[in-house]
Amino acid sequence: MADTVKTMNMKTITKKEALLQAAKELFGEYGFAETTFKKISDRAGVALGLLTHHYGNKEKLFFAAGMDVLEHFLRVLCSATEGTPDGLSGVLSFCRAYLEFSIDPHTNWLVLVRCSPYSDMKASDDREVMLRKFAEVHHLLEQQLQRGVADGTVTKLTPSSTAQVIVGLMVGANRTRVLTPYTYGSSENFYTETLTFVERAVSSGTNRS
Amino acid sequence: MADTVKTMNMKTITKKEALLQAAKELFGEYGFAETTFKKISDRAGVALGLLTHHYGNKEKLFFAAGMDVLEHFLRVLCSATEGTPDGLSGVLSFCRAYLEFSIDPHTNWLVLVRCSPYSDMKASDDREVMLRKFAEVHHLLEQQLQRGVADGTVTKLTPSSTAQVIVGLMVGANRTRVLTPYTYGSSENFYTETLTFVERAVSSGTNRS
Amino acid sequence: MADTVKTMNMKTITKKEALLQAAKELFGEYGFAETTFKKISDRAGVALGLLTHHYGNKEKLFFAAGMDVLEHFLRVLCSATEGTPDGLSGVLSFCRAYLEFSIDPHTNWLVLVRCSPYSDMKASDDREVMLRKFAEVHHLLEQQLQRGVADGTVTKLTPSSTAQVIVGLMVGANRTRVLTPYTYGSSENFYTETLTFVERAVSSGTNRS
Amino acid sequence: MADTVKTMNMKTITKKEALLQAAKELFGEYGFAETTFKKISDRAGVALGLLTHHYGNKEKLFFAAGMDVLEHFLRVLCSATEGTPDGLSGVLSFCRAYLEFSIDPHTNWLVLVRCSPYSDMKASDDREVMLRKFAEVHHLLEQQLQRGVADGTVTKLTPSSTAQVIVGLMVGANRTRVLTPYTYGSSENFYTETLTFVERAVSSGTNRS
DNA sequence: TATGAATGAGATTTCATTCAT
DNA sequence: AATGAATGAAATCTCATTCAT
Repeated sequence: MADTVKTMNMKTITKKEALLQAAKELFGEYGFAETTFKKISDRAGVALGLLTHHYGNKEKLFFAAGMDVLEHFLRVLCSATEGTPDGLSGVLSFCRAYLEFSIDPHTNWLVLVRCSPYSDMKASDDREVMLRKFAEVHHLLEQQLQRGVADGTVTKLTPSSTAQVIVGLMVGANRTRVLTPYTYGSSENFYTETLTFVERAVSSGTNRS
Repeated sequence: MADTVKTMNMKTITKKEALLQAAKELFGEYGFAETTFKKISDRAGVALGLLTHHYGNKEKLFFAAGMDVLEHFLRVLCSATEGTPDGLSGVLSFCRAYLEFSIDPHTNWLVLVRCSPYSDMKASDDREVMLRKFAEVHHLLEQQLQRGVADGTVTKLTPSSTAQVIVGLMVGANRTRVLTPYTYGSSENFYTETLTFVERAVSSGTNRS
Repeated sequence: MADTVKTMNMKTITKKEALLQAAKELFGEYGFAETTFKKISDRAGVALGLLTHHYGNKEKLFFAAGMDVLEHFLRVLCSATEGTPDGLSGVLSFCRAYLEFSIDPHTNWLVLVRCSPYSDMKASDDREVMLRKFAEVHHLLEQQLQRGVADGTVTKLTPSSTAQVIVGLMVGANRTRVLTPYTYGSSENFYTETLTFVERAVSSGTNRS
Repeated sequence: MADTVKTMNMKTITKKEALLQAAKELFGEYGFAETTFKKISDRAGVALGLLTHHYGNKEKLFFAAGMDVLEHFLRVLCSATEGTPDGLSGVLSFCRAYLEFSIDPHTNWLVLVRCSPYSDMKASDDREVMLRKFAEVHHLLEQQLQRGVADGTVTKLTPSSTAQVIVGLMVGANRTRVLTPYTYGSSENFYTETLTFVERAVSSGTNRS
């Protein structure tokens, strides 16, 4: 049976899980190249060799770390859009959940920024898998836009390409927010502003009055 | 007198310039960590030792490459906004120039994506300098928004934070566009869509009718 | 009671035997250094830990694999020389059996080539044991030569050193045959040629006429 | 200009040459797997990194070491057969030179035994090149056999396949001689015996009387 | 007997940087 | 200014062996 280690919260996890956790933190903090086997195994409190034993090599661990966060992310976005009264609020709820997830330090969002197909991923098979998962994010938003167009809360627009623009906006907002030391005003405000911006851009104006 | 090398277009440039050119290409293609001195000097057709001789070390070369592209970028944005009839068209012209610059392969835009303060840059002094240059981009857009609010072509909004949102949108659109193999429709359409989106979000509606 | 595994021929063998079989194949194919515990246990379909459990360590397994083949080899050579009418045919029968054994893929001859004292074996005790077994091969041939000299079918020669030369020839023929991709003519011919060569070199000429 | 080191004989050679020399010695002594970068650079008195700098990687150095010895070997065989009075003495001179080369400690013959295509070489391109060089050895002997058949000093036989058998005999004799600690009689005698064996097998008997 | 997670020493390889020429 | 040999620290990855279950 596998040995276990304790996290800071006294939760008991296997060494394999401890490695993944450490990897998520470090890849997010330092990026792929600057994160070394030594740093990871040290932080996980685990022998160096376990890394390749459990994950094969550094790239695969990187991928596993990214996928773990991405899957969590998708689950959060799904439950955020479920149960919204109409398309427009579905869209806005999606955006709010996106931005909140990205600033929550416990989600290890940063590793996704580093490891996403937008970035340095090499292994094309894994890249493929990750792109498909990312496409689900896109699709989720597209559904809400379609719904909004149908129920009249969203202005007439092409759902698929608008979804792409909005996801682009989220990505950009994030990079601006997460990676920039300078903030022009608080992040609270910045995200509120971003949501307002999206609402102005897609709302049909029906429920403003 | 410095020796010179010939580029593919038969232009004569100094070896120092050849190194910078090769660096821009390679850092853009492979990122900082994957770009080696050997790759750079090989592509430039120049001795390895010249690299440290002219640029000191790898970080400084990375910075020089990024700054070179950023300065070019700023000049292009400036001339794009100059001479526009009103604030709204200034804003849209800015966005159009931004997106066009980013897809032109000759601009080596990618190195900026990699080297920007949004990304892996370490050396804090250089980071400082580059952030200030990036702030000029932001400021340029903010001016156009202010002008638009004043001349009535732009809806009432906070120019500084809206500028930030729009720049975020540009960044995100770019990442989506430049680094993703999948395109949901052509990039032509995607950029047009992005511009429409911005217009919808900031226009006062005055000249829609 | 030991668990068992099934080979491809549906034969039931113990896990210990499965390990030895896999070891013979892999050491023959890849040599000592390139054959890992993992490869062996994978091919045998058996847990990694059983290897040290049953065989102590890698060197000992290597030795066990070599000895297994060598003992089989000796039995085959013995029965090939038994019952031959005279010394010369004993010698030729020995050579024919040697060459046939070496090209039969089921004998795992290759592991002997790799593991023989002609090659990389370290552990001096085992080396000693194996050398003695190899000396029996030599001795077997020497006996046939002596017999041939006595019965007049073999020309006057020193049996011990001629035996050494002939064994050398077998070794060389094998290496040429087994490990070279290029064949100058078929292997059938090459071995026939080798046998003719031996006959020319040792025959007294009595039965040529 | 390249730095130099001094060998034990006070000869001045470049560090690149010193590496090759150390490699020839160590690969011959320990084989490929047991020879480490550290051992090589230590014996050469040179920094570890120079190995990959000059030779790319371990395999390529292995190949370079083997080729160096093989080329020397071919030159020696050529001059041994040149100027022989007839085919039979050409053949015997070839064999004598072969065996002498193989026991001269200064020729680093052993590395050829380890690195030859008879053995563990991986890289198929290099393998190809080396096989072609080995074929030249074969061809040299074949020419002498042909010449012998023509001038009547060699019995009627197929030169190409007999050449292969004789080369096989040389290879086998070598392995027996070089790698076995036990000698059944002195090596002097063994080689003389081997030559007598060859003579008996190919001579037409013309000059025996 | 059987399993496979765990360990860590050691191997190969990379590469920024130095420096003699 | 120009060259590329030289260095060695550090990174990734391998793997025989141990051991708790």
